Amino acid sequence: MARLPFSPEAIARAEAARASTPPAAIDPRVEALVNQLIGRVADKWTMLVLEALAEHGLLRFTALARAVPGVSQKMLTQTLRQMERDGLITRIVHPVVPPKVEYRLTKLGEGLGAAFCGVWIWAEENLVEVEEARRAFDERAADV
Amino acid sequence: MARLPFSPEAIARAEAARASTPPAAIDPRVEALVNQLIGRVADKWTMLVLEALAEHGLLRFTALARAVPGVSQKMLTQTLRQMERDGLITRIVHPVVPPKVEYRLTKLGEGLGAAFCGVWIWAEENLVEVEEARRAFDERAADV
DNA sequence: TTCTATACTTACCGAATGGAGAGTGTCGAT
DNA sequence: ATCGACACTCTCCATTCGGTAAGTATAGAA
Repeated sequence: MARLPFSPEAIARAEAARASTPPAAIDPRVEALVNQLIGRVADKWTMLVLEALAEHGLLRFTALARAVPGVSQKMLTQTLRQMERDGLITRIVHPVVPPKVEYRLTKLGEGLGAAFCGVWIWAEENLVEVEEARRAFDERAADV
Repeated sequence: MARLPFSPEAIARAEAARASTPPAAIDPRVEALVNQLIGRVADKWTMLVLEALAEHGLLRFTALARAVPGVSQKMLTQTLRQMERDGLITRIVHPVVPPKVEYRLTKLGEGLGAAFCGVWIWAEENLVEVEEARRAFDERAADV
């Protein structure tokens, strides 16, 4: 993102984690689980919700719907449930009428946000290069 | 990953990129493009191919198929085409019979691999925590 | 002559994804 | 009495994803 919603502390934590990673521990079962977890977590809406919450701190349902452009109610609910189940966000229900529900990131969610920061930056920095590569590729394909 | 397939140089480059990121440049169109690019790039097979190539350097089609467990020919071809189009990999065709085609990461692809490294490490480090969160969530749900 | 290896491509089909839109329950305001 | 706000939930439908299986082209081996 141009707008970097993750705190310097969160990034520092992520970097510390990276630095302290043990060099070798090749367990295929762990590998499979990690792949699965990444598949779960690296989806469009999850990443956008993550960003919105990292930026605003505390949001209720409709505010979140506005903050995540293009999301449908269905997808937002679904994404929020999954993220809650995975321990990435906390859901705070105020038993009032009309209903009021607030969402915020947990420590775990903040950590993930920081980890994704690198990818976001990569995308931002290499956007043009990727677009050029695509143009070149399509041109080559058109020649044939 | 337990196995970290990305070179220290690539990681260093990614970290340098992060450090030098300008603090504010909020263009919603860029934002949309970045989101789109991430959606394109953060998919299961792309990430597994990225990892396999980072680890082995140079692989031909059937070797890749073996290195990426569970991938079908169709998905592998599709993924490789997309990655080539996006400039993440180079496809080297040797005009011999039987055909011989080799794939390797470009600089761009290496950069993306390094960027994803953080997410991978996060997943590895927080796997247990996520699983606990899920268990707790499901228990709470069962109570109701 | 038939078989094998390689790197695909194409056709088909079921499963999963995800959007649109309507319905739900309750309370306060009009 | 009806309406709107809120946070969903449910149903229907189109699109996409992804697997299986078969086909293609070519040369050397059996």
